[in-house]
Amino acid sequence: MAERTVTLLIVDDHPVVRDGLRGMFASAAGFRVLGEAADGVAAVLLAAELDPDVILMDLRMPGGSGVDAIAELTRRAARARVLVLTTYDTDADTLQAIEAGATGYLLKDAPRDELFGAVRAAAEGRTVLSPAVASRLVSRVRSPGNDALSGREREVLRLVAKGTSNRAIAGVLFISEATVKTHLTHIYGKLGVSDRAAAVAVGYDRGILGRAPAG
Amino acid sequence: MAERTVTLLIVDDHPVVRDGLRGMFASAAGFRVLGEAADGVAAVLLAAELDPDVILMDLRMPGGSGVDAIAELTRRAARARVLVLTTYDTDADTLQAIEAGATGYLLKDAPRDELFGAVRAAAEGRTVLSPAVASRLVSRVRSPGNDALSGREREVLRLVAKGTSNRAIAGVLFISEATVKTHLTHIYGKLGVSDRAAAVAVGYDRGILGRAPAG
DNA sequence: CCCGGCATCAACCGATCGGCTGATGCCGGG
DNA sequence: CCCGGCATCAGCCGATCGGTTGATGCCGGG
Repeated sequence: MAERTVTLLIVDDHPVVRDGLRGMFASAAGFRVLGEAADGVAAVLLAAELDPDVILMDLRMPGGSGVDAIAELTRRAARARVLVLTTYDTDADTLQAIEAGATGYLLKDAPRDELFGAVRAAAEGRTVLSPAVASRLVSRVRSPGNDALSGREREVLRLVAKGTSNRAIAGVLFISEATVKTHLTHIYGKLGVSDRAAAVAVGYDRGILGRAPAG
Repeated sequence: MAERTVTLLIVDDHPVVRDGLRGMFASAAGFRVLGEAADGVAAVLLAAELDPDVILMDLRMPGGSGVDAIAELTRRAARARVLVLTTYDTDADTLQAIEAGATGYLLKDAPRDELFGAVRAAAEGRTVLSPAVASRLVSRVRSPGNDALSGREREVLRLVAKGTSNRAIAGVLFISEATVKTHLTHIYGKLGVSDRAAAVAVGYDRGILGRAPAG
C-alpha cells in the first residue's frame, strides 16, 4: 500500500515554490507530479484534465483564491484530495479551506518527511493537520461559532477600518445607525474587544481584514 | 563577464523554498549554491565560512530576523551582497532591509529569469529592486519622512490598537491626555486618516503594526 | 411548538473623541 | 540667529461612540 504511486498537481503562484515542490517529490519514491498551475482557475481545469490523486494548493493567489478553487473542485465532485500548503494559518483561512472541502492543511515550513506523509495520507482520504491548525480547530469545536463574524458584521468591520462613521455606514448599507451599533456590539463581543480600533486590530490579526501578498 | 560563476548562499526557513531555489540555480548556468541556512544567525556564520558572492535572504524567520542578519553582515564588512527575496514588500520591511545594507530586494513571485538577472546584478554590486519596491522608494525620496511615525507616535498607535482610551494611554505613558491627542493628530495626518480605527488599519497595511508568520 | 442565529430598529445618556485654538522647550542643522 | 522636528501641555465644544434598555421578524433545526 505504501508502494502505490501518488499522483500530484501543484498549485502555487510562486515559481520558486512550484520548483521546490516538484524537486522534492521527484527525489522521493512513490510520487509523480502530473502538472502545475499558478492560480485557482487553472488548477480546476488541470484537475479535470489530469485527474491527480492529490492537489497541493496554496490559498492566496491572484485571480481567484484557493478557497474558491477548493469549493469548485468539491462542487464538481473531483476525485482529487486537496492538501492546503500555505504560509499562513489564520483563522479565516483555515476554516474556509476546510469548509470548502480540503482534506488537509499544512504550513510551508513543514519538513519534507511530514509533507510526504501528509500527501500519502491525503491520497487515502485521511485528514492531516499541522499541530497549530489542529489546535485551533479543537478550540473552535469547543466553542463553535463564537467568534466567527457574520457576513453583515464583516461588511461593517471593513467600513469601520476605512474610517467610516456609524452614521455613514448606515447610509452605505441602507440601515439605521442603531443597527450599525448593534452589529458593532456583536463584533466587539465576538472579537473580545471594546472599541472599533481594537476590533480592526484583531480583524487584521485573524485575517478577517487585509490581505497579504500571495504566500 | 556574464560567464563568471556566481556563488550563492540561500537563507530561508522553508525547506520548500530552499529546495526550489537550489533546483533553479542548479538548472541554470553560471551559478553555484555553496550552502543553505534556515535562520539569520546560521546565515551569518555560513557567510563567514563559505564567503559567497550573493546571499539570497528572506526577511522573516524565527530566531533572529533577516534585517538583523543583514545588519550583522554589514557590520562585519562581509564581501557578500545581500539580495532580499521575500513574500512581502511592506514599507517597514523594505526600508529596514535597505538601510541595513541589502543590495537588492525582490518578491518571491519574480519569474526565474528576473531572479537570475538580479543575482548577477547583485554580485556586481548593482542595486535591483522589484517595480513595486522601486516605486515605493521613489515616493519616499520625494517626501522623505512625511509619513514615518516617530517612536512616540508608534507607541501611541500600538496602545490604540489594543483598545486603550486616550486617557488610559496618558496614564501608561506618563503624559497628559492633551499630549496623547496631539500625537494622534499627527498620526492621522501622516497616515492620511481621520480616526483611530482607520489609523490601525493603515498601521497594519504598512507593517507598522502586527507581524505575519514567517514568509 | 421552542430555540438560536441573523438582521433590523428605537431611545437615553455619560464618556470619549477629534478639530481647533493656542502655547513652551530642546536639539540639531544651516 | 532661524527653522524644523519632536515632545509636551491647555481649554472649548460639537459630534460620535458605546453601554444599556428594550423590541420585531424570518429561517432552519430539533
